[in-house]
Amino acid sequence: MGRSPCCDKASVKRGPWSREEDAILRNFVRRFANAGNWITLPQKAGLNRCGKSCRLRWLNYLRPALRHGGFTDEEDSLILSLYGDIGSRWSVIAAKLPGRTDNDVKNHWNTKLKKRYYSLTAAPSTPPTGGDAVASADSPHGVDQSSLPPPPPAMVNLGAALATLDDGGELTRESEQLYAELMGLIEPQSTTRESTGEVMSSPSSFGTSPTASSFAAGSSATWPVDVHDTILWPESSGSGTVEFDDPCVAHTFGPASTPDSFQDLLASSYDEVIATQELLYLGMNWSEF
DNA sequence: AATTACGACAACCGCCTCTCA
DNA sequence: TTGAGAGGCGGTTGTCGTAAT
Repeated sequence: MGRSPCCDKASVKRGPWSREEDAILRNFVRRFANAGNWITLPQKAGLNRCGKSCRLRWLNYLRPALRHGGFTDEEDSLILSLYGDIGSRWSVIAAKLPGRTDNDVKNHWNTKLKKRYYSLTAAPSTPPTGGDAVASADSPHGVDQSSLPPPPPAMVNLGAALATLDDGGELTRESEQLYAELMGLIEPQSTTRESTGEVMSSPSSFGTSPTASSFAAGSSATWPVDVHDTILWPESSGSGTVEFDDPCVAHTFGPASTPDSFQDLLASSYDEVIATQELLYLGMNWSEF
């Protein structure tokens, strides 16, 4: 009994992704967005990978406008606060942090914040157990508490330790402010792609948050790609960014978009891909914005 | 210089939920 | 209504780089 596996684990490649695989996956998703599914993607793209692995790679690493590492104090506080509120619902927490993935948040928690969290909650000033009254009165942040499991006991005292939020709407305001500040850092750098004259779309085209939550409501048969996709590429001067507004992202699979046509496309443009997108992407100093 | 310990993060695993026929 | 397929999610493991010994 049991469900059938999504792929033949014995025949697909596992482990770290190569730059070539990244380039193939990125270009395939960007060019053939809004149709297809992850399970069939590897076959269509010519990748010897599990569909789930492709999805994870895209969502956690290749997706535009992601930020890796360099968590700010504000982000740390937000994560600690949210963990106190809702526990290890990393996707929900990540949705409050623009550009962060649940995996990133989870890793950051496991490596750094967990110790900090428990050192705070285990501090001598922390009252012993029995903060029930405080906990029961604490449902401030726009989260449907009735649908959530009881918060971890440690959260009862975390609010005082962090002093970042303690009344209704504060968390939302804080996260929105954080996002606005982040976008403010990015927006002044926006420019026009010189070679084509394409006008950059504003980062605000992402909506409220370019995180996994943005895609959650989409059709299950679509790639999780924003139509006005934006990538922040470093320019040779080191200042500003270049937007990659790919008109192909809205293309769908069809007679004219067979795997063969993609392979042809790939073969003809692979050198360019490596020379431009891939190297620039790898060279991006993500901590700058 | 070699070895060990540790931190950071990428990737995998398996279960759950959702969608659709 | 139900079952299969696909996506989503959280926990865990693996790998690599670096600091400490």
